[in-house]
Amino acid sequence: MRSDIKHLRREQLIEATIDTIARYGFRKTTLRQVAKQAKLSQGIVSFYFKTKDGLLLETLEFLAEEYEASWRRAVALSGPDPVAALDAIIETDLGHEVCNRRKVSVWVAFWGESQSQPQFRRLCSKLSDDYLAQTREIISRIIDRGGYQRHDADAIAHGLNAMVNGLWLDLMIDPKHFNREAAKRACRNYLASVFPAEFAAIGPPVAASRRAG
Amino acid sequence: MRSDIKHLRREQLIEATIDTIARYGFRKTTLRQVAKQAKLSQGIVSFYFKTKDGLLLETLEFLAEEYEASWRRAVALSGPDPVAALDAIIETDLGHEVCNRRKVSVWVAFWGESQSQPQFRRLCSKLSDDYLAQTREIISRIIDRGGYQRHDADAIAHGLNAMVNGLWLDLMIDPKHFNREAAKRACRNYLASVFPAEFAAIGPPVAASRRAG
DNA sequence: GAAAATTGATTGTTCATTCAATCAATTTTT
DNA sequence: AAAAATTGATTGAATGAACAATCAATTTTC
Repeated sequence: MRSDIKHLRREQLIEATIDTIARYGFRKTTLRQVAKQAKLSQGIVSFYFKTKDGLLLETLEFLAEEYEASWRRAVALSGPDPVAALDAIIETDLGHEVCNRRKVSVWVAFWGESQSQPQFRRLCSKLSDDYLAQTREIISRIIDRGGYQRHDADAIAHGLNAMVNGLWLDLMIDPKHFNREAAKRACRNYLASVFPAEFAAIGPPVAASRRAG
Repeated sequence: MRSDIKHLRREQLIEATIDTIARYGFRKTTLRQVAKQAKLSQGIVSFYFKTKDGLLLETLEFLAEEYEASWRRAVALSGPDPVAALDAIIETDLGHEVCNRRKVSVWVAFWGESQSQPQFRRLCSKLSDDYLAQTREIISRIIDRGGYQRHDADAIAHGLNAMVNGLWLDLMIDPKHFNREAAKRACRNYLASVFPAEFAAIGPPVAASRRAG
């Protein structure tokens, strides 16, 4: 069907862009290389995306939507318990679907360029805001329920976000030593410092987080 | 003095490179732009650094040495107490000298390219290893002294490193909402979860970490 | 005035983008 | 349903701009 092919090609080229950035980096991501990765001719990238910047922006949008959908799904499936919801977010953020070298290396590349490209920056910023709003809401419910009235939901959400992003970077910089389960424990450990009653029992303490290799 | 000028020009061009990457991003960092930033002619960059890749690598080396020197100095000045040493590292990592948009945006740009550039990767990896070795050593002393025999110094060091890097990213993605003191508290809070006796008293608990604005 | 430092025009290369030509798929005509 | 006409997808060569790198000419330093 010809009507489907437009959408098909666009996704094919976006996937090829992700592969190219992940493998060769932003500096060596040319339209020629993207087309080669997609096994199509060089002219077709401009045909579907008009400009290179258009392709890059749509690639970032694709990644952002995919990421947002994945943790929103996790929260929805985790049920009404806010502790379970927060745990589901950690499980997703550090799961193999989201937290893998291919995806993370593209995220870091876009972060690096977001300082100078306002469109990138706005998208990253919005995604971060949405994530913080969601985790803040969940954390607020834990605060209300557990009687932690003096806690600052926003600060805790920020801390969790920083930890997750930092662990993603670990995967980039030192992939050999990265351990997914240890990373999840690090997040839960952080939350245990804030909500000892709610999170202490979920995982083993940091004392037991020696990397399994 | 003629012998000094070589060193002077190289540093001038490296600083111009940092400024250019920070302001325009990696993609738009050309030798012409770097020369313009340094208020020198375009030919001089190749004269002093032979190739563009050479300039970029030396820029990364410069940043790495500067960063390493700054936290080694902080540790040296903090005295024999391991808790004070760890606190000094946090203070340095999130201080205005290290944790500012100009420097951090360049770090993120290099991280993004390190996936594809083995030379970048090796340097970032080595820096991370050195940092971890140092913090692990300090943390081990806290473990020995505090009787936390079941704690894993390596895992704790990894967690602290992730938190710091994640907070740096926060500064990049959402500079308006970034608060230096709240960031430091987030780190101390993490350490308080691991060493309650040693770190609980240093700063206010997360409950009091509402951003000052 | 010799040596060193610096310039900026020039080189060949690579890039994003354009576009005329081709091809395959679909629709219309008979 | 076969043939003709039309549409839309795809190609790859062509274009001009931008690039890293080179180097002969010029200026500065001692």
